[in-house]
Amino acid sequence: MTQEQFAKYSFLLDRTARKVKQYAQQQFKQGDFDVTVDQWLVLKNLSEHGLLSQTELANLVFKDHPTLTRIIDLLCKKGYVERIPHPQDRRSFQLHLTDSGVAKVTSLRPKILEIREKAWENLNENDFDEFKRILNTIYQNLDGQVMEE
Amino acid sequence: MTQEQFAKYSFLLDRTARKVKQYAQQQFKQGDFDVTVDQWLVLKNLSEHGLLSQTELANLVFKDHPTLTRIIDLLCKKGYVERIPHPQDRRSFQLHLTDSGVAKVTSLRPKILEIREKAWENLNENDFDEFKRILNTIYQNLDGQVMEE
DNA sequence: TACAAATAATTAGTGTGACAAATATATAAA
DNA sequence: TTTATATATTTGTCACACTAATTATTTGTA
Repeated sequence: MTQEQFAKYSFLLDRTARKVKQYAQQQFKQGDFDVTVDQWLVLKNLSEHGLLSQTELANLVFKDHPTLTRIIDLLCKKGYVERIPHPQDRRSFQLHLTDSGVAKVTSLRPKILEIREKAWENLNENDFDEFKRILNTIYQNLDGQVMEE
Repeated sequence: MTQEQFAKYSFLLDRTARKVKQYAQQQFKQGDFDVTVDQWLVLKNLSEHGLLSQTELANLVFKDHPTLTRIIDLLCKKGYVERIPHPQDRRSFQLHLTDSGVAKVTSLRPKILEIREKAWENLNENDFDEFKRILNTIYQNLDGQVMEE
């Protein structure tokens, strides 16, 4: 196989990742979910991990700080999240899901799991494991850090 | 496997695609390539397919028209591409690589192939084929269209 | 204590992505 | 021929990614 054909992975990866996000976003819009795909990722992690600082959350969702700041801004504006001053460290906030945010996560979770399934038609569990392994290997190769599962 | 674990593919896919682009972009910057990763994709396709309209190019690189318009704007500003009025159709342009654009592609191509290889350490040709198959299947599942290749 | 270095979060600037709407031109149908 | 429809490209708006720089605060060290 030539270097040339080999290098196509970056194109296919980018194209598929965009398609996955675009498909989900369309479904989100059609169902009037009132959040974007990335906002959902943040809400989901907040609901699973309780009070987090923005730095802790950034490490969970693998987004950089400026991006996260803006996503949090939008979620606060929508009333799903609150920034609570950290009691010991005045530089920091603790992020808190409001009641409205908790209700949003509860109502969206099953719908989103269903949307995510569509991508795996014609693929099996073994494909999923292989896919995960290859994605994680690529990530590690370019990151130079050890990854948790 | 639970639906929950299964749905993680979207996170891993997005994270890896961003890492791949980020890694390449850093190398581009370090080497003073004077183009972004997406601008390179456009230059590369122009060099391989000669005169194209923006619509033809958009279909090749799987970007939408507004995005492509802006990338072309930047490449024109940098002097690598020209918009030539289409002789028969006054709505349309033929995109043309300038001498400077051709030189850019020639000098960058081998460097970029080398950068792209880094991702595939610890992976073999069979992994590549599996990866391609799964990515394309996911794409098709969400796109509803038939794909070439 | 005082001062330097590290950390948490934000702001600013540029590029890209998706979607909707607008503009100009071409083609097909009445 | 007139009108309707389709096509090529652009513009506008919002969201996200990355970089660099900034502000406020905390921690480490002399």
